[in-house]
Amino acid sequence: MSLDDRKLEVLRAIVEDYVETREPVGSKSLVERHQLGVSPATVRNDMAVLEEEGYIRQPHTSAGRVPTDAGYRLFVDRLTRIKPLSPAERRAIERFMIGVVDLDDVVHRTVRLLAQLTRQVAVVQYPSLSRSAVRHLELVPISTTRLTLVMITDTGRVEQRLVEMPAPVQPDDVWELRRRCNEKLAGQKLVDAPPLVQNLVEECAPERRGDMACLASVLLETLVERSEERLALAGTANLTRGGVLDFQGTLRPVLEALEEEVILLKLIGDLEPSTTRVRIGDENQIDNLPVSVVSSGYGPGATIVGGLGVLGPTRMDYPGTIATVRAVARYVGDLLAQN
Amino acid sequence: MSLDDRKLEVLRAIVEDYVETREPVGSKSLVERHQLGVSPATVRNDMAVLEEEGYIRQPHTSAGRVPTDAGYRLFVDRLTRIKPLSPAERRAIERFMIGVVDLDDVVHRTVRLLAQLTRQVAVVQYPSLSRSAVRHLELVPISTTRLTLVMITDTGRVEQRLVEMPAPVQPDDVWELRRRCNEKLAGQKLVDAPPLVQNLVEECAPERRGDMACLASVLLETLVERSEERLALAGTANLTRGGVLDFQGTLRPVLEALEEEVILLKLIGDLEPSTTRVRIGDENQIDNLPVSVVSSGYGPGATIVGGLGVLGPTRMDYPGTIATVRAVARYVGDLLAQN
DNA sequence: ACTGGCACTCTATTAGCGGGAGTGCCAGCA
DNA sequence: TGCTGGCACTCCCGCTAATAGAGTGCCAGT
Repeated sequence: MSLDDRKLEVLRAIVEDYVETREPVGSKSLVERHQLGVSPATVRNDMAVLEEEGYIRQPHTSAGRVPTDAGYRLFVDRLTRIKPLSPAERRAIERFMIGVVDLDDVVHRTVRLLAQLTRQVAVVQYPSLSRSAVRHLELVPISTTRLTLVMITDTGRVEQRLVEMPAPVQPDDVWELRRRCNEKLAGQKLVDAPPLVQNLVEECAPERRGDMACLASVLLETLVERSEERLALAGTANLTRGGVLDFQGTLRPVLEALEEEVILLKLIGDLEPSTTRVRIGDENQIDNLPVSVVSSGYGPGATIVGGLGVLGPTRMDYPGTIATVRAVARYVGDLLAQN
Repeated sequence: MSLDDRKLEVLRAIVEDYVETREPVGSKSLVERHQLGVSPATVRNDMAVLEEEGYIRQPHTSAGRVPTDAGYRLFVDRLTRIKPLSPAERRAIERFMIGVVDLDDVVHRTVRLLAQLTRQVAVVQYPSLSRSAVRHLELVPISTTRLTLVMITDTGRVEQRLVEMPAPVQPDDVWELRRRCNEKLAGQKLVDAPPLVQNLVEECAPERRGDMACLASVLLETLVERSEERLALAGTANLTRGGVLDFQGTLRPVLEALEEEVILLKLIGDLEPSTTRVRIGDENQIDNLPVSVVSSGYGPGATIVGGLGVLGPTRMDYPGTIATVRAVARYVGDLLAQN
């Protein structure tokens, strides 16, 4: 048996009420709060069907109904009316971003903004190196055998690494290394860079080959290894909203998960082209925590250079959160494009 | 009436037991668990005095005693037996730090290490710019009117800023600016730099004065404004240890405080020369939260370039925490000195 | 100065007992 | 066929009362 329109309407009403009140919702209060045009008894029948189909459940007999993960999923997929941002929220975004000074600042402000608007935990991935391009490489001698390699990308990000040379190098040599690297790599996407670095070593004069190889290995690390690691986090205090109600005994593991960058990246990551994605409960594949993640890619124009998102209880205001995440992602993208 | 030795011993026993059991401690269990050599009744008399003096209190009549902030203070000041690190902890520190790649890495590892060892919330301040020295300045042209200013310090830290020039500049000009800046500032402490930057503008040829003034203003910002801002945080999940027992309803404000860098800096900051400092409860001057902070400065040799510390419930294992914080601070200092 | 004894206080736990919300089912009605 | 009102049933929640237990303060005795 498929679900007719009214049953879907009932599901929507249940989700909305439950999100608002945090309490299992019964048939009577449902018909009172929504114009369903039918009696509680009828709603009860619909509920029985919805329960059978796995969209809602009862915490115990003779309690109201609560949406299941599947219920939220259906709600998000088919029942969400797009909720436009309030003017106040729009203004908040604008105001939050005036006077940004650098990339770090953008990321930090964004994550706070997200946390504040959604009243949830917010995560922002730093613009990923691998999708951006090298703007400039700099080599700074520290001692005769040590250099600092500084890489600046077109997203304004700066990475530095220490390079230990096998033998002392002269300033002129450093100069030459620097020139060659820039010549070869400046303007290149980071994803495309590794083979070029390889070339760099091969094309090098034999007497400099050792130095260059050494530099190249660090360069490769810089390009790839830590490329997607960095994250900013804010709003953990929001986890305690609603007292112990959400996250019964699970606050602990949630906080732990939030400290694991790897896990966070998995949550925010895997971005499809510029859509906002919602993962509900189990879909997140971490420890069956009752959390949902709303995430989106962002970047200048159509390219995606990083992800951002929001994490909260499965019982969250999906329409509002989705709208906010999407708006912020777009805004940050524009900001990066301007820069 | 002053406190004789046995009363102090009783206080120590109370603190130790309470820290361990998290429950108000009574006279009977005290004499059972410690070799005080007197009867419960005697201990009760001592307790009455300690309570009068404000070192302990009763949550309610006919409950055991709990240390007050003053009690912890006395305990820390006079009763703490220095607890050497266990070999296991020592090894943990060593192991945690092998293979560090850069400053970011050091800070992140340190903060995790601290959180793990103390099972508390850990905070590490990035090496402060103002006490370190300029190693190198780099100017990278982005467009004809835009430069990226990159500053590398001797603690390995890199700061970058965008500089908007009033008029287009030629590569040669950039070159010259760069040369002058490095000549003047390389090797200088950041605290000493601002007046030198001033000189730089004054000594400049008139036709370049505008450019240099513009650069100088950004440079000054970089040197001063955000100099002590950055922090790393770890172990927030540890706040939930002991369930709702510590931090009754106060988990929320604690989490909020942890997100305010300003507050954290106040907690960790104000460092005296290389001692480990303990601030208990109210002494922290934030909202009367029942938290204590154990903090220490760190840096290469005797200089302090940053602070680190640990935050936990006032009921914490002070001797252990103090020892750990001190050891980690020293270790990080050595690491920076090597670099 | 310390100790054992004792009465007292207060908390935390348990059990018992409606009240209430909500359900499922059924018979009746359009 | 689909909706409705009625009704008995179930189970949670909150309230009260009773009890056990831990710990204290005080006092008289050594």
